Amino acid sequence: MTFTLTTPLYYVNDKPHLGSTYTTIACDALARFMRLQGEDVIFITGVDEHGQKIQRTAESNNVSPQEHCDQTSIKYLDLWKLYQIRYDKFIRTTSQKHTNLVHQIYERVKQSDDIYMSRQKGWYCVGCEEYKDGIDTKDTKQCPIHKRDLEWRDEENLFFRLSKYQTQIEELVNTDNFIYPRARQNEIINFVNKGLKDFSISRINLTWGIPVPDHKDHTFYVWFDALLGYLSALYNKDEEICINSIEQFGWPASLHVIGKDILRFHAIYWPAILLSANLPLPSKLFGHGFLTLEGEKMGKSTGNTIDPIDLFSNYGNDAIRWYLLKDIKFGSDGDFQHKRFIDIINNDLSNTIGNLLNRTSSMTRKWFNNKIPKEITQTSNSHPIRSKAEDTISTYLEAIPELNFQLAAQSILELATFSNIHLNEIAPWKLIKQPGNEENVALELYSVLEAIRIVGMLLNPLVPELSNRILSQLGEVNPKQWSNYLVWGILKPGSDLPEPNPVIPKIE
RNA sequence: GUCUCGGUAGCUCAGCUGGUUAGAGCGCAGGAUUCAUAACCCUGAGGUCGGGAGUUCAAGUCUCCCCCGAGACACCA
Repeated sequence: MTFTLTTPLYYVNDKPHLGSTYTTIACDALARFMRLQGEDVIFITGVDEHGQKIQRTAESNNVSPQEHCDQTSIKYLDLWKLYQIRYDKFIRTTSQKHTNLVHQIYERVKQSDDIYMSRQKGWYCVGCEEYKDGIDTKDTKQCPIHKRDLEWRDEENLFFRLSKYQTQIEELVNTDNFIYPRARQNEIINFVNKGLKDFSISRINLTWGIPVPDHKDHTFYVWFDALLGYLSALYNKDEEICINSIEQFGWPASLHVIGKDILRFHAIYWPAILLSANLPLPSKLFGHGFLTLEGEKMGKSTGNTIDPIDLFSNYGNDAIRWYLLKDIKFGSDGDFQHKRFIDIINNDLSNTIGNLLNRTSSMTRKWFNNKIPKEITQTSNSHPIRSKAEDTISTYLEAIPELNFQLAAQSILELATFSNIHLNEIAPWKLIKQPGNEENVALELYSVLEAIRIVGMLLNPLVPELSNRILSQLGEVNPKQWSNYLVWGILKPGSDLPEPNPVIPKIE
């Protein structure tokens, strides 16, 4: 059983922004977690490269659409490298295997008798690139957004028989545990209850797209192209493309993580297409929120943007990942604030966690000959830090599969704070001055070091580099899997404890 | 216009089926301490829980009305 999860396929109209980075980091954290839990993970990301907007952007940059896509896709790949995103599959919708797959799905859907030719008529806004509803009754035929005159269009399109799947989709969207967060499920249910209408899956006059095999002047429209990338991503080579084998390659997806704006297409169109093609459905959708910057909507027009590359060069991977995952509830909208960012990193990572490691390691080295002290087993079994650590682990293990990164992060932090408080309370630096306390101090320091080891391990999916640095300062390495390591008492008494260095520097 | 979700300390938010003096983190002020990354720890100030009316012995928590914000209402990658 594989755990297949996807990010959206990002539209390469422009270079990647913080929003896509956020989504991808969250998926990466989940994927890393699942791998550590021993799951067979397929983490899919990629880019959506077709459509008029891209064609037009390419034209205005005086390059071919393909060149534009090549250039922009590389920016995504480079960015994911920077942020150490460990995806397993990266799909480009301009790839040959994707075209092959789209053609095969089209055949299947046609065989289900779900494709027909009809005419799309209506008032069309060139700015929005869409037909506007409810215009007929108005006197002025203008786009409410662009305030421009609408064009009457009457064009031939292929349609997909969505209406046929009304009952099945109704059932699906009412299923518990399919749409997350729950608040968004209602919106989808209401939408479906109003009755599903067939939708068009092809365009004419749009050359930058996948050609429809039996209609030379048609190309596939976005929802019969981009969504199918989740399938084509699974194959390694063009020759492998054969829908019958898709389940061997990891379909169905366990989870699609998407922005809240495209939830409907994933909750309705996508399952319907899969049903029509006789393929299993994904088990879960998660529509996350959007980021604002200093309280304002991000946008090129307002100049209120933040470049993930700049952010990276200023603060590094760990800081950004921690801030996004810990301070913003996944699923809700969030606000990126510089001051808060700096406060959070310094407090959580440098002071609470980093300093805990530093102070404990220093004490231990000083009084125990640069080695992990020995633990006195009978008393350590009931040590308060041990039970706190075990609580932390179980909270964490429940939180991450729910994509509650915030709770997971907080629970780690609580363990670190608990350990800090404990140190202050027992004050080993006083105890050690009185003779006869050595064994007691050894036990206390061992317990705190164990807590730090567990903190370091739990940090791994969220902030992998920091996690590695913490463990290596304990003389440990991150295991490939957690099963035998997420338990108390792994540190070996008598083994060397390296000299501590600040594991994460303070900002400013 | 209809519907959904929010409006709780300076900031970001927790507060389950109504029940003792409304919580956390950050920020701010003071204190204590020296093992440590001027870190850690303790204490404190600060809220008429958007506004109004109602139900109830009792409402941040239920009902109604109003104000503000975000979103959905089909082809918005």
